[in-house]
Amino acid sequence: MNTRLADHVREALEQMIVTGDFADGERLDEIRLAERFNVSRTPLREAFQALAASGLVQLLPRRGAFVRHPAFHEIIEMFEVMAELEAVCGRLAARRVTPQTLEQIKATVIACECAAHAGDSDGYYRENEHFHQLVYIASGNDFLANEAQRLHKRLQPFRRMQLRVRGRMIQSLSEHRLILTALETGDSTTAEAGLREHVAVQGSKFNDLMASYKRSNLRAHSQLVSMRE
Amino acid sequence: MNTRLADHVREALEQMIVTGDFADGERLDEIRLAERFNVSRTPLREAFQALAASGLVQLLPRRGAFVRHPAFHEIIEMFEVMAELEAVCGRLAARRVTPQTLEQIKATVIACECAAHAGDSDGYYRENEHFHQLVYIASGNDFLANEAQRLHKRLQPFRRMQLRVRGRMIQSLSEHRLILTALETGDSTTAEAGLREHVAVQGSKFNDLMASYKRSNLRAHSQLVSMRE
DNA sequence: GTCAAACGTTTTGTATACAAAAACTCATTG
DNA sequence: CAATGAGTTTTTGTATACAAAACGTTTGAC
Repeated sequence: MNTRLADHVREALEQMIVTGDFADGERLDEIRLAERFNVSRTPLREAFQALAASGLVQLLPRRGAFVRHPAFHEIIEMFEVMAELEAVCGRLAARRVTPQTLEQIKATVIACECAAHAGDSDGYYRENEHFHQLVYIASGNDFLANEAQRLHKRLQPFRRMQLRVRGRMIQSLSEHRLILTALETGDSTTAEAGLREHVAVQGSKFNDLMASYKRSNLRAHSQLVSMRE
Repeated sequence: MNTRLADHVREALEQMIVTGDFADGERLDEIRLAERFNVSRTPLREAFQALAASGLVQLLPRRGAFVRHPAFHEIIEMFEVMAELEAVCGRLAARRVTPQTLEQIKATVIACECAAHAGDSDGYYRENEHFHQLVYIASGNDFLANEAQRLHKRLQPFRRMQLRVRGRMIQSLSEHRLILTALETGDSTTAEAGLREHVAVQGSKFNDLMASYKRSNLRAHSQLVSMRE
């Protein structure tokens, strides 16, 4: 827990942006937001900078902060990069994973199975997050693990929806098992391909979902938001 | 050219950090730096945040900003990720590169050849940068291109030194030609492997250089700095 | 009616003021 | 002599003040 106002504001704004409280391109009014959060402009501007660094807002000099919802094709591009990053993690992990980490990964797969059986979607989601994070760490490259985690987090709102697609949880689970086996046997090729596909299919599912909502030419996120209920 | 003081300060500090004006772990004194740059603490703190976002300083709450020189093994890890990112760029570029971009890439290879013949190390460096940037763009994935460019920039100070190794320029050049041919013929496998090796060898060269300077157990960057003259 | 220039308003970027947390000093105690 | 703690200093985080840039609006020229 952090005592800095700037961090609280950043988190709150991040949440608001991701959940679609602002339209794409909308300007974030320092003064109004400041009085809304009961803080001065200083921590707000700090939050703006942090959000700009992670790509959620665009900071134009002497103009202000504008929320930047990724366009549909940008999300697809991010999924493509995510697939490649995870593929690399898998390839390296097959060679470098430690017995302890392998045990932990196996535990998350089992936990995923339990959650799937119980129909516990939230539980599955949580264990799935854990599974991927462990694969990043298993790569033995901390820098890579950090980068992967960063992009993973950025794609979170777009990944979340595709898990709700019919049958996706079962399919995802069998992919996890395939990857686990590859890691256990040190089969780097299969681990690489398995993870690339596992993530790429998420991008495809997202693509499919979007395609079925393409009545308007709104940007992807607005569509996502309108889907929430 | 930007009129914001914060940006000038960030650039100046960035330069100072990578050229080794600060020791690893050294605290950046807001007040002293402020009067040194003739600005108030506000733009300085903005600069700190930006530098923290790109990993050059660590920001500890209620403690201050501390410069963070990557340890040797972290640099090796970054080179490993860079190699994989460029490999992906190459694989995608072999399939997606446009005729215009291909022409531009060919032009940089020729310019590199000229510079190498003339013994123009700076010219070679410049055209080499251009070559890689074009490959990123040729991937057809702007997000990937941005990420690659970001890491490329971060590795710049460590890449620069290995180009001075005897014979490296000629070797680098022939690698460029191999990659160019692969892109021209749409050979994604060769383009991928070529770029991975091309970057990995940079990491190895860096590794070699460091190994020969391992008398002390100083962190890598301090060693790099002491090598400058 | 359209364009442009002058004026007033809003908003950003920077400086400064201030409160609270951390660091430091140094005397005191076990 | 080490450890502890009160009191002081330093430093960070936040609020506020202010100058200058961007924006909007009205007025005037064509």
